[in-house]
Amino acid sequence: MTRSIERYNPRVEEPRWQKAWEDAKSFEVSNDDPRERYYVLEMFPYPSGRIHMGHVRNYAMGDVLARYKRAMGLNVLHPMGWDAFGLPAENAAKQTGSHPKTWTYANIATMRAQLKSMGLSFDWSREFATCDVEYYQRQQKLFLDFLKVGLVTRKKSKVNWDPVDETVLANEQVIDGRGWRSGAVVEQRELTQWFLKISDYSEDLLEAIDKLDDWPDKVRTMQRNWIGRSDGLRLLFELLPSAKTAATSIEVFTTRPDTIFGAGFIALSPDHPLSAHLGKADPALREFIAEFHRQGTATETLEKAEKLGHFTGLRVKHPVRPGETLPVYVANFVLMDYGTGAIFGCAAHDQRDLDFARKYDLAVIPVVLPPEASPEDFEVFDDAYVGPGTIYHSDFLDGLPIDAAKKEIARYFAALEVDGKPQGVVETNYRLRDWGISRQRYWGCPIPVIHCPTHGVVPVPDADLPVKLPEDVTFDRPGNPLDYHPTWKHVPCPICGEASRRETDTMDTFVDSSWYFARFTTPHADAPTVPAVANSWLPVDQYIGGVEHAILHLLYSRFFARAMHKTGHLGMDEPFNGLFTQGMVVHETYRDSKGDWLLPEEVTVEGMGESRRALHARTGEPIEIGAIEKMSKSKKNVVDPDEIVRTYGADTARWFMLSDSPPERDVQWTEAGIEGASRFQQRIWKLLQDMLEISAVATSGPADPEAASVRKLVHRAVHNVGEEIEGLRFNRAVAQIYELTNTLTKFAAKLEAAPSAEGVAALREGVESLVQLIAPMMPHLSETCWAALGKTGMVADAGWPKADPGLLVDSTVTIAVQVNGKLRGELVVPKGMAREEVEKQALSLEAIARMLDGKAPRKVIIVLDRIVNVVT
RNA sequence: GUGGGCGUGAUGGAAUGGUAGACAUACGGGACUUAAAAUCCCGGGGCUGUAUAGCCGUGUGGGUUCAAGUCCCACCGCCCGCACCA
Repeated sequence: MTRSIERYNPRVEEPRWQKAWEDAKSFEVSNDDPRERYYVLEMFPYPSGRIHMGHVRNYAMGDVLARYKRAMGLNVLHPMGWDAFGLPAENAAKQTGSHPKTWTYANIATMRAQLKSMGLSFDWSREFATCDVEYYQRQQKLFLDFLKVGLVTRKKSKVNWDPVDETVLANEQVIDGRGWRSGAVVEQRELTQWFLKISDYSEDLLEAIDKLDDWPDKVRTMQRNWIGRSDGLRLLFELLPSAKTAATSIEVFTTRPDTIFGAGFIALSPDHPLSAHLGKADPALREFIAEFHRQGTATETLEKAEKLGHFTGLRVKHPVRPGETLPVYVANFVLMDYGTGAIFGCAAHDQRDLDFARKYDLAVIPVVLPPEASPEDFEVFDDAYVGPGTIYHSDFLDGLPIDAAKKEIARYFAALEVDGKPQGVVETNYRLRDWGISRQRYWGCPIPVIHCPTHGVVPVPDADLPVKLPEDVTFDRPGNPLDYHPTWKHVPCPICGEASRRETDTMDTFVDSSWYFARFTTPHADAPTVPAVANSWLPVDQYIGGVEHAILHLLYSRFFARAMHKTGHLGMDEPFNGLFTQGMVVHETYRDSKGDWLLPEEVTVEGMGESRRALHARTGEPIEIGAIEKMSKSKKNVVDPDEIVRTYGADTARWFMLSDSPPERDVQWTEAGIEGASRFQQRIWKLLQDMLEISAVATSGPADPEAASVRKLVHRAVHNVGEEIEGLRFNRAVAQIYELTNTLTKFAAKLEAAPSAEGVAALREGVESLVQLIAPMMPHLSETCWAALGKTGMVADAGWPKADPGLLVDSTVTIAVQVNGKLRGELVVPKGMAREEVEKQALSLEAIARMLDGKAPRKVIIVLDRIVNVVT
């Protein structure tokens, strides 16, 4: 083309279409729409201040799916909101003096504008923030309903205390002994806390994982491990009488009761009540326990902390070796909060027990004989044997495989009694603990109860909801502003009117995000949900977000669905039918000679491969190119989406985020990548202009044999892109579209030289399909092209193009011809050609005949329409 | 330690057990231009100086198969989760 074509200008087009969609309420959905429903949800963001590239990727994926499903004729719910309570707002208040509410809503306004500039097809009429009174008031209602049915408890417990954030953390929020947000080393404190009884559902949450077919295996495995079921035996060991204690037995939990004949010692946790009791009269033991506590929280540094113990002087009767006794130790490797806080040690078949036994010179008695090993030769040295085998050295268990021995010994101990109780009880233990939700913070949902001196804990009556956060608070001292507010907590008891104290704890913000997906179905209802409506949308068909929520958020949400089911707010147990965890956006890091991090725009990168190097954009100073890491402010390897949208447009950013990398894997942000996406946008625009020009000229002409093959390609692309989007393989959908565009571009060039009416018709059809295929990824460009094609209405309201099944099948196929598995030639034959004919043609290929050299093949393998393999 | 994932051109990555490297990026060559940018065309795993010819090639070593990137076994490396859970 010699004429100049005006470039597509996203800066003008994008805001224009965003306004058009908004005016037409294109993405608002009705709960009364009778069509089939589809619920796409991306994990809602915390309003930290600005959108980052991770958000762009996440929402671009969800938007592709939402727009595609809408085009397929479904009634699609695609909402957006804000996970708006949380500590950063309070930290900002401390640092800048702005009120958390002001800060949060200002951030929301900024980020909403950013999201809107991305052209995402959200139903903004359903937007809410979890810090809206209208939302947390319903959350308080849920809490009260949970309380009524016994899903809420209040108990004194040892809690993880974050000394920097001055609040309690759930076990899930402690990572390597440090607070998940502050990174501070977590301390243990005793506090009375509110708990949600997630452990009521341990087994159910575990079992139901099997049915979550549309979840990544990785996440399912992580949840299974987190719930951590183990089956074993609770076992009583009878203590020999001692002046040291009145206790007559010690209770242990074991998953290996089959190794009981190999028992060599008993070990108590330093936190075990008996340990504390014995410590009173034993200064050395007291010191041992104190030392343990000093190390306690710091153990994360000691990868392989040494097994240490202290002999208590107590002994128990060996339960199956009459006349023998076992020593009782307090040992640093025994956890109080799992099982009973006491174990029996079987050194030969547990590495920890073996390490301990070697250190204190305790008995090592092998009782499991590995297959193939002989009783005379088998010995345990430095490695405990934990594999399969046959029980030996074990009297009546001898000769049994492990599982049978477990059953046998359980039966044996069930029939015996110690302290008037069965000596052994089969028991299942879970690692999953109840969810502590109390937070000593201001910016969260107040727990709606009142503490009356007479009536104790009194729930706030439904009629008195919401319990609103006071706005006149200060952040000039540590601790909970609600607690030192002058008036807020002083209220009369709802029952007797006596002066009482309002609960000043607020809820963990993970509570807020555990049911927002349900609230989106009726965001303005008086009750938390309208069950009939919620049930018509839920479970969410496709949930998309980061894998970092694989345990916490997703497990809590699954629990909440069950709890809401039980309290009549929902009709199902599982909130998310399909889950997709997308990869992160990563970028190179740069640092100067002083070790300071630099922003990508402060750096110029030149050369490639070995010679690739970075220079400071201003000073020319050499810059070290560091690791490719998740974009983070601290390492400055960030790219601001606003900047990208301003420079390249939202469509370009979306397209790039969907290209190249499979969505579940990390994608590396590169300048070249975004440039390439931008060029492609212009290529489509130019192709459209070329097509319009050619079709204006070529209204007649000869028949065009190429037209048919172009049409085939177009219909195949329509079919394939749909399939790839359904499967969330956006990178492959993108590749298909590139391929189609390349074909159409070449065809257009050919037509320009040799116009034909038939060819032009095929080209027009191809371009029109292309415009629709790019709509989910580049919706603004698509609308502009659609209008340029003279179509009425918007692509947003148009259906998905339909592939003609007749054009998806080829009449001829290319068959690969191999000799001994190596490609030697090709054969183009009619589809479905008979084997004999295929064989004949294959063998007569020149290259094949030469390889055979006149000899007959030993065998010829033929896969219909696919491949021929000649075996010599 | 334990559970899971992944190793393919310069790079991101394609490939129902059936023609390895689709598509993109970077690069090289050419066209257009006074020039550059932009755009368009061509090339491209390695080796055999030429390639319409051949050999090698998907982390390493074995195996199954007419046929292996794909399945099986062992090993090496990287990433992620959990971690003294009895």
